[in-house]
Amino acid sequence: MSTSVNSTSSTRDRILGTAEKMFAQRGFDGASLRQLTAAAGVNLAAVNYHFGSKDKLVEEVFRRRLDALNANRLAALHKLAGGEATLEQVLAAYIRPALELSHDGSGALFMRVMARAFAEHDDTLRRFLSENYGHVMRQFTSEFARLLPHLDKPELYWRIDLVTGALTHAMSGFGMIQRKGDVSEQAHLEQTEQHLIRFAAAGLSHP
Amino acid sequence: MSTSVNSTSSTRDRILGTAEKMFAQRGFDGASLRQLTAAAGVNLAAVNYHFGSKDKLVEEVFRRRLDALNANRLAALHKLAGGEATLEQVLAAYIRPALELSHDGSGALFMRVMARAFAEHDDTLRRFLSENYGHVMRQFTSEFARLLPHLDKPELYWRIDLVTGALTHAMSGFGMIQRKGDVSEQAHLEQTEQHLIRFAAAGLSHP
DNA sequence: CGTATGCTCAAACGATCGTTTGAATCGTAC
DNA sequence: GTACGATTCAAACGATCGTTTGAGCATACG
Repeated sequence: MSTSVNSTSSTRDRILGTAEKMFAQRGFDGASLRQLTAAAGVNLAAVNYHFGSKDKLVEEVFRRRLDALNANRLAALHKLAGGEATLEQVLAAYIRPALELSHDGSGALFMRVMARAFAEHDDTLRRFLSENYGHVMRQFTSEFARLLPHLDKPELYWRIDLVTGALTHAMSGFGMIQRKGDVSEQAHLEQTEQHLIRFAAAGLSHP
Repeated sequence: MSTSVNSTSSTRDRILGTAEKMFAQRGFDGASLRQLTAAAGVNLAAVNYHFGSKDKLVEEVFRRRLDALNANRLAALHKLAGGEATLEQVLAAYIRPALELSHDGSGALFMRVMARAFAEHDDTLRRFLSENYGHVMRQFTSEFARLLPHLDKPELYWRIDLVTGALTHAMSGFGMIQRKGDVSEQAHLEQTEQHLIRFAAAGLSHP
């Protein structure tokens, strides 16, 4: 069922999976280690044994997903013809990996966790994200600057910030992204991708 | 100074003002009633005496700001020439009151509180917002539908959702909206308004 | 067989939480 | 001045939090 966790996986992995789910549902403070370990079917002390503290567990939840997500984004960006990629292609390189992640159930929960982290404005977490994944955002930003030469720096940052807000909001949302019964997973994924890319392109490049 | 609260105001008002500030900084769970009442200079029991519970206090923090904000939005919408307003005008009616609110210090903190509430996906709070202020969003949505007849319903909702995310993100953000030293308050307000309106208009109406 | 190592467990630690209580204090009308 | 409702106060309540402890169990290696 949906609330249980595969009992064949390791204690460490069961904690990580359950933590992602409960952080998405109740927030970092709202999800207690007692609820979390009970739902995961492990002992309370196992969190501090395997991760050191609750804060380190939060970091590890992020690291596990973001390592893969940002690697996929960079790979997609570098696969584009250098210096000749279109705005839509660069946006696809940024958006597609996140959509694929939010496509399966557990990944979608992670996008909620990300949205929470954005809203919390927690300095420790922001520094962690900036230090570990800031270079990805920097590469995409320089691509946007190349593709939108009519925008000065403040204007470009403004628009990127607004687009980031829209995407975060959308991918953490309830049902907007959910697929109707009569389209295939693959078709729905591509429809959603086109929605987001066209919206982002319009917001970034309007005169 | 910035952390104190006007000691001439009533106990009830000092609690409300301090609650808004601390909810924005540390979240609803993160801000304890002991920290809150200490910062407000009132007794711990005063919260339960004046508001009944912490949850009721949260509701009151929202109600105080949203009553005024949504009344201003509706007033601005109804002031427009019925059936002939442009997309930019309708967007201004929606965005301008929020910008004016986030313009003074305490109102800006409230926008952070709103962004937190969005991210938390708390059902109780969502129902409260929908029941008390849903009619405002419905009126704006029908105006958008009139102005964007080439969009079917799902497409329109998609775009409104994305715009909402962008605006919430932007108005709760750190410094993007902060004014530079060499422009007047009024000029900065209008510049920011134009940024947001043009972005939203482009995202809503692109082909 | 003995023992070292990695892991799990129940139990407890001190701290902090939202809420309640009952007495003390204030302001006002009689 | 006195009585009374409204408000403030210090103190305590039970619950829950993250973390730590030390014993117990398993598996692998000599």
